[in-house]
Amino acid sequence: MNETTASSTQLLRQINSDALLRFALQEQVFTAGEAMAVTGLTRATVLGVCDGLVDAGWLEEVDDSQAVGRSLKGRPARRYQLREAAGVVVGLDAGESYFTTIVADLRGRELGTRRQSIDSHALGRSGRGACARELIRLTLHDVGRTLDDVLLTVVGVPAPIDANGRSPEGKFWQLMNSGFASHLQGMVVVENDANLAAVAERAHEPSANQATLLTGERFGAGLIVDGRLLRGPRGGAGEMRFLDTLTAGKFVPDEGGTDGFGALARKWARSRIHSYEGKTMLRQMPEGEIKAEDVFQAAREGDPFAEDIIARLGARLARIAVVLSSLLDIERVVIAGGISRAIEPVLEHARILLPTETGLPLPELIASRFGAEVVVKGAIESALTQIKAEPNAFLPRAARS
Amino acid sequence: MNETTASSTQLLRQINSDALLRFALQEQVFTAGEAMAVTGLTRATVLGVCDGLVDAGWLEEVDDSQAVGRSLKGRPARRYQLREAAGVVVGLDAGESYFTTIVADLRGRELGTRRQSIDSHALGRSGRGACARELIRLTLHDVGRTLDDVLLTVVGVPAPIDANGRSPEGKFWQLMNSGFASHLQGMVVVENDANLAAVAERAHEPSANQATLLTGERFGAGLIVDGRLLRGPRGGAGEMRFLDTLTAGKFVPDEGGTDGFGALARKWARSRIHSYEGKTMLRQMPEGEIKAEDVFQAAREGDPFAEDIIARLGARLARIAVVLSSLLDIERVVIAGGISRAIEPVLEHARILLPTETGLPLPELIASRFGAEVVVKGAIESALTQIKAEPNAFLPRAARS
DNA sequence: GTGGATTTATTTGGATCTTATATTTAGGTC
DNA sequence: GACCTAAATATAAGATCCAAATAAATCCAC
Repeated sequence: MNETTASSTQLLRQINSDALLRFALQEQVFTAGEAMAVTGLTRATVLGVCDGLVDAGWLEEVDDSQAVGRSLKGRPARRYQLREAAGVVVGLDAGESYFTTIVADLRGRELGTRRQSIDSHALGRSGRGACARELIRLTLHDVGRTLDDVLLTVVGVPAPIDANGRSPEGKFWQLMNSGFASHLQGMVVVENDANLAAVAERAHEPSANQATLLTGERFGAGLIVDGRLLRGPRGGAGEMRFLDTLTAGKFVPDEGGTDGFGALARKWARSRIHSYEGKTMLRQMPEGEIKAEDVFQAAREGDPFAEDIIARLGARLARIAVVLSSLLDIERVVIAGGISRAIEPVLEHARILLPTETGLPLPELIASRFGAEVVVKGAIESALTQIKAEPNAFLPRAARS
Repeated sequence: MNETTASSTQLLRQINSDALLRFALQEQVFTAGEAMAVTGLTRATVLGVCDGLVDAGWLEEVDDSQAVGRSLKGRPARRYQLREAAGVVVGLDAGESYFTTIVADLRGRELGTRRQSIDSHALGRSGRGACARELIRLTLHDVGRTLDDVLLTVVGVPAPIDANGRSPEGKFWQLMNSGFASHLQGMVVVENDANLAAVAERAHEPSANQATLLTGERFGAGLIVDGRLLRGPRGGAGEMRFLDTLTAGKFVPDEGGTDGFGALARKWARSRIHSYEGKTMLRQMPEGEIKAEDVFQAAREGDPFAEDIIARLGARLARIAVVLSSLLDIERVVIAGGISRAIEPVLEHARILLPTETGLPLPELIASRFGAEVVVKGAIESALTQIKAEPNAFLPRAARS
């Protein structure tokens, strides 16, 4: 397959080829002249490298019949573009209760997507793996591709992931990180879901220092500092179990530490509605059926009980923001996940609570625009980033016919 | 001086030259054969590159009259070593009340060191700059070098430093970050002192994730995550002002946030000795003269009042350790600076307080072995790291005669 | 000492890749 | 069709590395 170590003589070609391919991954179509400007190489060299990339199946020359808007003097330039059939990337959000896939081309355009509810605990590890394989196969089929077309699959799971794709011990984590590499074809990268959300946010709004909180049912944070994603030797960067520990003023095994805002809103509502003395519309429904959405909805309608819960979430968020801002110089805190659509009132509360008198720069608190698709979009983005980082480590599908 | 962008043809030579130079910076003496094994290049190539490095003034061939312990068969290998006169690096700890310098050779051997008390507030910015220049000149003179021999000077200051070496607004920070680049000769890099301490600790005990707390008078932390130093766009990574904010349960402008353990021990002792009801030997001295060392000393002798302060420091440290461990997957927390010699009792208290029942991995709490010299040692280490990262960006002093 | 044996240095030729400089080519314009 | 222009191609030259052959330096056995 790929030569492990190219001879030193060919290293230069490799470097130039990578650079050109990186450029190609960004542009729609490009001419040798444009590539020359970017890479600093000679025309002859660029064309030579392009030849190689066409041979390898990465690029194709585009017939310039529709040379629209080109400068009309001189010999027309040959134009290249990424070969459509070179391959696709697959993103999979392998959550606890649903899977979401996206198949995208190498320029990041979404070709197809699917979503499916699953029961992880019934399926077990191998069941999750098989289910993932089937859902990906279906999505590929939707868009007329096969598993062989996939250059890289990135899977997001709700578990800490270390640099080798492994998770710490723990039944839930081992279930979530279901050994996808053995079930899926080709190159597979497993990543923490909140980290992928952070990658999606970074792509959408580049900022060197931002935290993305994935905080629906469970709580996870993806930290990007100095433009890089933090991981930690056990994949534990971004855990926030310290929160209750600290605020309690003493070290208690926390309860809410792993709960996301959605879960907290529900739990707080159910457990406090008895002792609450005022009026609240939430009393109209059976206690066991109150959901997070009901709380947010009630708050929007001015229900004081619900508003109190919103305020508590805001206070919690403000504490997190203060810690992140102070300790890591975080500039933006993004709330992501399905809950982001309803989170604005919480953000407003939190913004009020941020301490202004300390002279410190305040972090921006915003809601993600990706909704429930953050993780899978981040998976696509992550796949593309990895391919761009080392294009020649991936073999394009179906070299020249 | 240094060509900005080498022609692409010469890039390969540059890469190989860098790799070889990196190797040379680690070894005492080396033969072409050893370099071949490391770089994977041919003998002819290695010798060619070595020729170039000798010409450039980086290497010198060592006469093998004392070929001790070499394999005794065959033609003796030519042996090279880093040229002693190629240059030195300078580290400067530019603290608030004293300066410390070290001059080291390119292999990190300490050649000379000086230390001087200063009054920063009397000197002002330019006074600090001039003082630094003079102290460095003297230290170089001690070891028979001149300012021209310096390849790189790294300066540690007690202020946040962004990627461009600048500090945020603030009288104290601007005073500390005194514009050293304009006062010193050659290439100068300014860095936060705690960050340099962290670099020193990483060099001493490599660990991908560790925090180094510089906590004598002021408080600062250097965070190393995934092997890299965290900085932040404003250089604010590692600030810990959130501590009191959080523990107070509400957002109050903190008081102790910027105080180190030394300062806290002193302040707490002075402010609480009145209300303390038991016996304590610290009452024997005037309240305004109690120093941190006195508190630590009294605690060692079993004084309950002092022990209580130690315990409070331990609780504080434990909280910090829990946050760092949880949020950044930090494995080791190192207490560095002059105070590290006396800090062990605090560490013992803190270790007891770390929550064991959560199933989380506990961070190791240890005292630095570098004492008051961490920062300046880290400066040297940082300088060498930078030179190793891009050797050819530095011109060796005095090419071949 | 002299002649292997051994290891390294040096030389030589060839291959790859890049650059620089013509020369040709493909379009448009007049 | 002559002319213009910018790009493609062709050619020569330079840089670098590798592989193989040759030369050198040292030890050791005799």
